[in-house]
Amino acid sequence: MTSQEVRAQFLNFFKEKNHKIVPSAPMVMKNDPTLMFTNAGMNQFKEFFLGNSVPKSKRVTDTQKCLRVSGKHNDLEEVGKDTYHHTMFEMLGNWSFGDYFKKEAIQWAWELLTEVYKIDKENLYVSVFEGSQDDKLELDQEAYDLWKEIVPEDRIIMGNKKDNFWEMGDQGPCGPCSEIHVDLRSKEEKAKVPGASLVNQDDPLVVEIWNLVFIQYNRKANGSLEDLPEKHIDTGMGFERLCMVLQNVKSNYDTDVFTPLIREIETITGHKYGKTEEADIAIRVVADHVRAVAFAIADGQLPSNTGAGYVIRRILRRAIRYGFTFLDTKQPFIFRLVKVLSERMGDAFPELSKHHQIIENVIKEEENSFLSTLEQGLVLLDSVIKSSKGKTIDGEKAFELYDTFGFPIDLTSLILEEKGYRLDVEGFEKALKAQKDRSRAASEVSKDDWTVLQQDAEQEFVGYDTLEANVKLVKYRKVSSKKEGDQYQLVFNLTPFYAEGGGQVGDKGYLEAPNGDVVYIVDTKKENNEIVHFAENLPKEVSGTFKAVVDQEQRFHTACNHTATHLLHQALREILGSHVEQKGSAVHAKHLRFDFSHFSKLSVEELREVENFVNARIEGQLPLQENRNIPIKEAMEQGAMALFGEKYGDTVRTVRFGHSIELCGGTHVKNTADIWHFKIVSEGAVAAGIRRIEAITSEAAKEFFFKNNRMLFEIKDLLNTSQDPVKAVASLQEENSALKKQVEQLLKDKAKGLKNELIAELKDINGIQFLAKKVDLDAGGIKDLAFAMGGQVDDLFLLLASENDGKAILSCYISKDLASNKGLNAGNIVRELGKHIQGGGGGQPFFATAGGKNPDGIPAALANAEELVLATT
RNA sequence: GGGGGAUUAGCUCAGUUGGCUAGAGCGCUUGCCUGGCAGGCAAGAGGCCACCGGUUCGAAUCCGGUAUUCUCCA
Repeated sequence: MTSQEVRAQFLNFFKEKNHKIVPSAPMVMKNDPTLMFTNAGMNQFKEFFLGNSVPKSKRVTDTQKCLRVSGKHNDLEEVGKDTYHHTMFEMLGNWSFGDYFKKEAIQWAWELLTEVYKIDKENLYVSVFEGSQDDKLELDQEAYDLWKEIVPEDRIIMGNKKDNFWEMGDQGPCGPCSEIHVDLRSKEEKAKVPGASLVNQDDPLVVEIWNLVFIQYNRKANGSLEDLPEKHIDTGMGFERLCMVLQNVKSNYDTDVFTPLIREIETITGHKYGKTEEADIAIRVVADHVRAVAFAIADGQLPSNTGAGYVIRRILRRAIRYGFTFLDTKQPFIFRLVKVLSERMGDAFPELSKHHQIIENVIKEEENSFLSTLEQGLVLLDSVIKSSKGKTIDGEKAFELYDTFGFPIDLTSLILEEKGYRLDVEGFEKALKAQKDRSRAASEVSKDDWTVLQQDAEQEFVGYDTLEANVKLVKYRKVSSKKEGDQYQLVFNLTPFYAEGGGQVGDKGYLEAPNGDVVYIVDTKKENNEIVHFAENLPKEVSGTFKAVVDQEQRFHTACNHTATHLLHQALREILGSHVEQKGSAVHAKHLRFDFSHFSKLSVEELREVENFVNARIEGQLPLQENRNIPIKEAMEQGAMALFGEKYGDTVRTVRFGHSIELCGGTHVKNTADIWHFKIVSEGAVAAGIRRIEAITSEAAKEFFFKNNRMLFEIKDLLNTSQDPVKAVASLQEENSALKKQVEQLLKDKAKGLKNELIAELKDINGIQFLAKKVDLDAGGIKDLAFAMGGQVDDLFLLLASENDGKAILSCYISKDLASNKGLNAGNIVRELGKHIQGGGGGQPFFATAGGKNPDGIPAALANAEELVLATT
């Protein structure tokens, strides 16, 4: 059975049980600040479990792309070492939102596995939650009894809280679960050791394939549990593992999900899979990671140095590192796997084949840059080794290499080992922990429980039509972080505040209580489909009706920028071509940023054309035409642009200005004329094949033009010309450099004259060519002069003084031979003579300078110099 | 969001405790030599040492800030 068939049969099975098939949500989370990536099938349904929204269908089934790089069983550094862990994987699931519960979940799971997939019942084990004293929970008798009807009791295993109690996080919905495990070992081994004893023991051939979660509790902030009003089913079956079972192989990597990738890696690197342990691990790492990274990029997440982008970068770099070390790839090669990947999975996940060119470019670029980081690191490591005293390399040094220069610690340790050195691992771990603690402390957030004032199933957003509304507080909680201090999160029954989303910033504003008290709303964000308002403090009286008022100015400027973003998107597609796709946007009140796919730098003419295109539509006074509730299919037929990596519902909102139609939830101007003007302020690259435009509109554009204009007038004023200031500046620059050369020449001539003059004045004191004199030069000129004379006269002793801005300078030059023969030291001499001018100084034995604030002391210093020379001879 | 680095000639980079008249290699220009494969020799041009401020007699070097960039952590 091919993997495609496995996937299709799963979905079909549940479709026949009245489940609605829904598409996979994007792997990269956009609207949940608590999570960077989709890490389980249930993520996209979280709002239903929390009761924030009501699902359209109570039974749903899907396959979900997931990414896990941390957690108890998913340490990134472990992936590849065994044959069954992955960063990215697909999770097949069926769901009940307050509909069927344990009975159906258990029966259907069994039916699918044994009758559709025809897995031998003899190989299956199931587990049941044994209860937990901590939580005062008993054995999950209900599940046990249900299983007992299907499987012999010796195949039902008791599981502890760690394995059989599932939680979403520290807080929130949770419940006991039943896992289904399959024993893939040979007959002989089964006879030796019973399978039941190997369940959950990390045996690669006795593995969990399906987890049925019975969500029935809510965990509160203080750790206690309460019953949920509605009970839910959440199941997840690892797709890759299921394929392994059904394709009768011993490793996920031997299924047709991975073999095409592995064959391609073999072809490119010349290393055969299955020859050596080291190369095998490396091949698995590369095969797994390229999948994760490619899907993430397809979902719009580029590698970067912060947040989710950094996780992607780390995954990709780990693959590069393994290739570099164990597959001898010193050139980019991972990008070459994208083709195979998109051929294999493009049908199930069309975003992959659609974006394969960009994915290739980005990966290649990232490979190149990391390979040069590695090269640089090798040089640095070499110098660390050379400068180390013993045979142990300091952990802090290694950490510096890692932290500052990005050189991987495992490479450091490997190279050291080869060269017979030892790495101080403890020192490294200590430094790493210190850095982690620092980061964690800086971003620590603690959340109280919600205080619920009234029940309200779904809150309404009224902000498209009004900026003011009378609202009631539904619930609130305190949130503390180091950076923001104490803040309060408020949820209303309805709100005019737009929550951050679709690239647009959240609204600011205030809340007015009946007694006139005002609470400022500093930001608005969406969490699990709930609009959360952030306030610095809590209203004194939380019940009653508040007047919620959005900051009109910020909203207006943001709307101008958002509408301009749509027009810009349209302009780029018209002018550059339809390969242009939005890769990200940030709409603020003061400016907008738009990232899009394009292969080359925009020329000045293209930028001008884009600006003109947008401004023509602003001048065209196009009215906003919105449709708040239109079936997505219909919207697409009208040509609305949807963004990849966004999750859309069945019905969507479309925003139209002229020929620009986009699926968008943001706030817009009523008419493009409101924008006044659109001005691009910068254009540049953010990644291979991705460009970024930053632009301004309305007030910001006015301000921009005003400032520039004023500056131009000031420049004209200064230049005393009303004509072409560019020409004037150019000719000034030309003149300036000519004058500079002239001055330089004159100074040289003057110095030459002065030099000859001074040479004539030299006095022979016991073979020393001596001169102490005040000259009219600055410190640099004196230096030049002294060295010029030194080049011409041997046994020279010069003390030159000058006066500048009321300050005195003394410089002493002594020919090198003279200085060493007679033990003279210019530094000491100027320090001594500096006393006359109330100053100090120093330098080298043959040339030194001192400065002081008393020019009147110069004659005394000059006289003193002669005495000094007489004394030393 | 929190750290750590980097920024010096067209490019790749040296530059020690503040003082070496700011350097090397490659590239460039010019001349000479040369049956060569990165030709050889010689001469030369090319620097606001990222920017702004401070400390100091003196700052590429020390301190603070800004910008750009790399990197690690969350």
